[in-house]
Amino acid sequence: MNKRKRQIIQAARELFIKQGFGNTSIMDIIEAAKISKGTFYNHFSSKNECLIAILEESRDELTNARRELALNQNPSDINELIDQISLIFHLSRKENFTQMFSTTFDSNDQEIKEVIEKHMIIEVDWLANRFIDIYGEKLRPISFECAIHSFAIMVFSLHLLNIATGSAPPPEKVVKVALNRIDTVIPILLETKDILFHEDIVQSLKSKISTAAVSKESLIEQLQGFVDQLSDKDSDRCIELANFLLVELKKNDEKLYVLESLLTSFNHAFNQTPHEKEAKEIANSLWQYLYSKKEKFNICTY
Amino acid sequence: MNKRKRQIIQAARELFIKQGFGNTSIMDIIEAAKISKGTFYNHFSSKNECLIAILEESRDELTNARRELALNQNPSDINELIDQISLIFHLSRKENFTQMFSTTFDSNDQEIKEVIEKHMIIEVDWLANRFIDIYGEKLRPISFECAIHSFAIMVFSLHLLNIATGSAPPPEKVVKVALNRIDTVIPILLETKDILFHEDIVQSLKSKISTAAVSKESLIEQLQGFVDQLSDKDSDRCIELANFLLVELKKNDEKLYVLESLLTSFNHAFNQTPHEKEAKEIANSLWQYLYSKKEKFNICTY
DNA sequence: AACATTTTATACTATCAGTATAAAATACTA
DNA sequence: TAGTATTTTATACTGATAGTATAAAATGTT
Repeated sequence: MNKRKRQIIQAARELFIKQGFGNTSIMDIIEAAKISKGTFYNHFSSKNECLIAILEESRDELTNARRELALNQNPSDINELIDQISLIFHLSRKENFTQMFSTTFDSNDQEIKEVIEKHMIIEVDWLANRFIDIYGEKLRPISFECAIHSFAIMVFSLHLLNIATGSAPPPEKVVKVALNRIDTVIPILLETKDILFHEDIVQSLKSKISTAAVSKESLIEQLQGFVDQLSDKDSDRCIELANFLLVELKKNDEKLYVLESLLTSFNHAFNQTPHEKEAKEIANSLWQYLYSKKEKFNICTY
Repeated sequence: MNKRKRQIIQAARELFIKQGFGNTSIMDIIEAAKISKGTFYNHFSSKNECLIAILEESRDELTNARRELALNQNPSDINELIDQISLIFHLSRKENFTQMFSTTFDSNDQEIKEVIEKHMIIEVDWLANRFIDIYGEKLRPISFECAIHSFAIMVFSLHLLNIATGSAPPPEKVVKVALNRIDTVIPILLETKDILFHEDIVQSLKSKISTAAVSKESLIEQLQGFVDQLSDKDSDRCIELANFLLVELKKNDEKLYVLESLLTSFNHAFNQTPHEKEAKEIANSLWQYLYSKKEKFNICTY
């Protein structure tokens, strides 16, 4: 991530949080970021694109935070799930971006609308997988249904509690209640199959967020290229971690849990360095690779 | 409702549906309505105010349609409730106003945001009362909880089905599933009281939509004034209905069911007349008066 | 017919998104 | 270090739009 770009995103983010997206003009951002108009348009083609970058960043933050929570935890522990879910509401409050996760934010802008829809599907898909972690494979056919119902209850309840009390309530309690509802309903759903989100609908939703599967070869290639460009300027910590990942990955019997454990350190090591963005991309690919082996090795969804 | 104003609202409504609120400029509305800029600002101080007028109108349409469905029906019939609920989704689709009923539509505009929040509370409050119609008084303490959960599931599910299939699914099926979920959960809720929306929270929400109670005296006064201004120009039907309502209302033992039955006719009679708006206001007051006697007389919530 | 109102046509201000460009600053490289 | 490439800056411009102002014309009322 470019230094300038980060500077702009930082300023824009603060302004959006403080005064809202619609009430922030590009000129406001430019002044706050202390850059010229040309520079802004050098990095973003519009205010929308800037917002989308912020949203993507938030999503990455969320994903990383959840993965860290999951480390060395039991994926079927309901309390861990409560904390993981709550993160999105803590984040969206911090960001003042209720719209980011809203059901039906009706942006004027098709572009933004689609990005937000995508984020919502990602969230629901994640939750569906976590439900399978907890309730087991038998839940798979109704996992999306459960995820959508519980997420709906959470978002709505938090929103209405917010309106009622004038301040944002702690999400944990709300999440817990929503999960209790789902817990009550699951036996009946399994029995009656009275659901809306059948296989075909779920596939259709997933297709909108599908990312190409990460092959081991491409991952090694990507990491090799990354390691090669590291120089003496980079810290020993960075170099050591990157090299270790590469060597481990090249083995035929790579240790998945070891790789998983090192991912967070690897991610953090490159913060604030010129390689930050690429490091995060690699971490993401690697995590997706590990995830694709999940069924065999029972690694937690996040 | 003024003729001009109606003309503007009509044009604006069509444009908003066709190309969205944000993509419609005031000049577009002016051209479509074939009026001048001055006239527009003569009736609305901004595009927002125009949107709010349309939203209010939609809400009135919805309320009227639901009341008509309720006439001569058993309030505890679940199928009637399904149809009544579905109306809002049919309407919001027709209007292309998903945001109208969205959870967290984050408008740039505080004004619009509050109107939408108000409409949402009205909807949830209505649904809570209908649940009491169906499940009985024992449900009252958890009626809001049930309403919020089921409405959340409906809105979310419809939205995601819409994304998945690319076209709006019939709401009835979705409504039915959501009501089934609530039906499953109610016994546990009654038993454990594990709810988020307790008395105080519900009161706080209701306070945001509270309308002053309608007294019989003020109602008679309002109706008397209305009748007095009717002239030969108005149809016999109009005059007869208005007078009958007035006479009946003045009795000490006014017949509530008779009044209720006549309300719809009264409402329709003044359509397209200069008195339309006032007639609708009176009908609304009268209905609220009847509703305030509901407990005693068991008139359906709508 | 006289008066009051609403509507129209038109011009104006102000804000904002986005484009264009030349000069200055910075980074890269041989 | 000198020279080249790039990024950034300052500035001016276009075009769209919200909203204001106003005088004349149309319409309604009594």
